[in-house]
Amino acid sequence: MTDSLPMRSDHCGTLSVADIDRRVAVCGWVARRREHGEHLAFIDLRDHTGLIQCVVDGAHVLRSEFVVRITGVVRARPEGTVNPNLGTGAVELGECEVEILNIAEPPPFQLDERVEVDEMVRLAHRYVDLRTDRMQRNLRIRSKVNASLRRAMDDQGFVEIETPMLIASTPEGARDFVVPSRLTPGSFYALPQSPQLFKQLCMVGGIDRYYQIARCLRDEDLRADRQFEFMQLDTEASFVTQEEVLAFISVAVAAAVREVTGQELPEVPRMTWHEAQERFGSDKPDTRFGMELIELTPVFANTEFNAFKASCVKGIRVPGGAEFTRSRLDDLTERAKRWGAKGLVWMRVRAEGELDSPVAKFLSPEELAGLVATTESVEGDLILLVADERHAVCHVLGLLRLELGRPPVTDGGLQFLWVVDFPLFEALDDNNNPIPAHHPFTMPHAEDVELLDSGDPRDLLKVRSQAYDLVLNGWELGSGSVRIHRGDIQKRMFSLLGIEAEEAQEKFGFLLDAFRFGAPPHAGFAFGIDRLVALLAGEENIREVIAFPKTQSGHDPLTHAPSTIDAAQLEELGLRVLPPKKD
RNA sequence: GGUCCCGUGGUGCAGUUUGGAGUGCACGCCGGCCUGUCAAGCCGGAGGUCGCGGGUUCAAAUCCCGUCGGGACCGCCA
Repeated sequence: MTDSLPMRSDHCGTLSVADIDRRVAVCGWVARRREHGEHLAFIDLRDHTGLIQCVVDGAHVLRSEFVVRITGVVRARPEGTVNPNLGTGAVELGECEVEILNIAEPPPFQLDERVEVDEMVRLAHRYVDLRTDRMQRNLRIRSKVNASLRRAMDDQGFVEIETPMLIASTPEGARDFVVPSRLTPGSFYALPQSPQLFKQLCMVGGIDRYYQIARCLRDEDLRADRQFEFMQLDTEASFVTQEEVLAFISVAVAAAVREVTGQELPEVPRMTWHEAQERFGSDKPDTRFGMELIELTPVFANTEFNAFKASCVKGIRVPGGAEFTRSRLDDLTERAKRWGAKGLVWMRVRAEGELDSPVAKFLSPEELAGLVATTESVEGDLILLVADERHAVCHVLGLLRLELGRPPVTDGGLQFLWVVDFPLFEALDDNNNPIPAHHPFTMPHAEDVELLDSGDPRDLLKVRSQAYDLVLNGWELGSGSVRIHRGDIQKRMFSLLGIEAEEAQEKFGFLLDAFRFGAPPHAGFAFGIDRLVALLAGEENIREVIAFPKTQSGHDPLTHAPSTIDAAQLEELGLRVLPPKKD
């Protein structure tokens, strides 16, 4: 550095005609070089802002991904050489002096976006992968989302509080990650699945409005939308109702959407859990497309067809699906069976409402006509029908609907949805004890409280809770509830769940104790930031918006975690490792 | 725990159905030529345990069995 400029005076992607005649210093990586003999070469220099073409006198010593500092004068490109595909395409850097700050081996894969490189290769060299436009863009979107969420919560009077990462394990919910205690051998901390209990303690502590961008950990199988560790905007507020929670979360989400897209989020529509199940066969409906579940039970109420003598018959209409080949239909039938259906009935709609189906001959003319009328089918459609218990029918058709109709992640815009009035219990176990749909601190709906004492276990399944989910394009972004803040209701709940007082005290004693010392009414919500960012970035997979994610089997190809630890570490922790299982 | 898909020079693919010499394409890499390119161009070159192991066969990238790795989904994720 022999010139008077700083190491870097400008960023590559920001130079424009406004900078013409300025002498600048830019730093970055060699993205591409184009040599034209001994005395002319073009270097595309890249930093996080973009590319700038540098005209240099011979580039034979420069290679891809070398780290260089180039000083030069910004000038307009000669006529006819402007590149409209490049942000800085109207200018270039001339009279260049090149300083090699570091050499680099050829990258293990190509950094341009023309080919989709195998994700293992990318993850094994994530530090190179992060240089791509895609990862730069995604991580910067993520940073903006975090900042806008913080601002939105601060502006609404929320206090950011950090809760511990090393906590007591509770047996409920997901599988815990555990950490052995050195000072208390044989004892373990758990890493938090969420700050749930601590944020409720904050409410007892008079914090009034709490939030945290919190890391949560769950040792469950990974998916496109699930990693072991993930980030949530976690919130809780005192002296509020469900309405106020939906409102302040909507403000935060709208702030993130505005920050990334520049668009104002319209008011988020609502749907009851029951309606979501009936119309979409899911508690997280993807409302970007139709193909809704159609109620057909009345059409087949008096049917002679054995397969339709069920408590529920529903169908979906697949526009244009009459073209499906027999093998495609067989494949769908197989899938439906794997998802729990007894079978799948398909009908191709021909001209004038005639139905082409192996089972058409078992149905009466009235039933066939009713089917066409109710589904509003037209020639060329395919009707898929499932008959079974209501829950199974909705579940299978909901999955079929997604399989056949779900648009690509970048299509259909951002369709947010509040799903409200979740049931308090999702089913009864073998002892007729209800299984909670949410956690056991969820407040039942005020109008349904009397059902808790009816004595009929089936009535329990009708009890709605003050629990609500936020859904975006068919992904569950997050969920929340109004909590039980009174000891007497909480005891009643534990008793319904078949949890003895002693057991409750052992598992949640500190929370129950706290509730004896003046717990305010409170409610909260938490939603997954990885999922929100992925959908805002147009990514199918949250790994694309996480700097250093893990593979589906929980491995990190970069650091090779998880790894063994040496005998001395085990000894110190009082641990012994069993030999691997040989099935 | 289960179902399905994928694995071929550094990268992305084709080749596998119907077995016949590691065959092909594009990018990248190395060398040469080239004074306005921008996915530069032209010429030349190097680079392979066809994931791994076993089987069938005169012969296996190709067929069979097993296994490892990756991915999508069901279960699971209060």
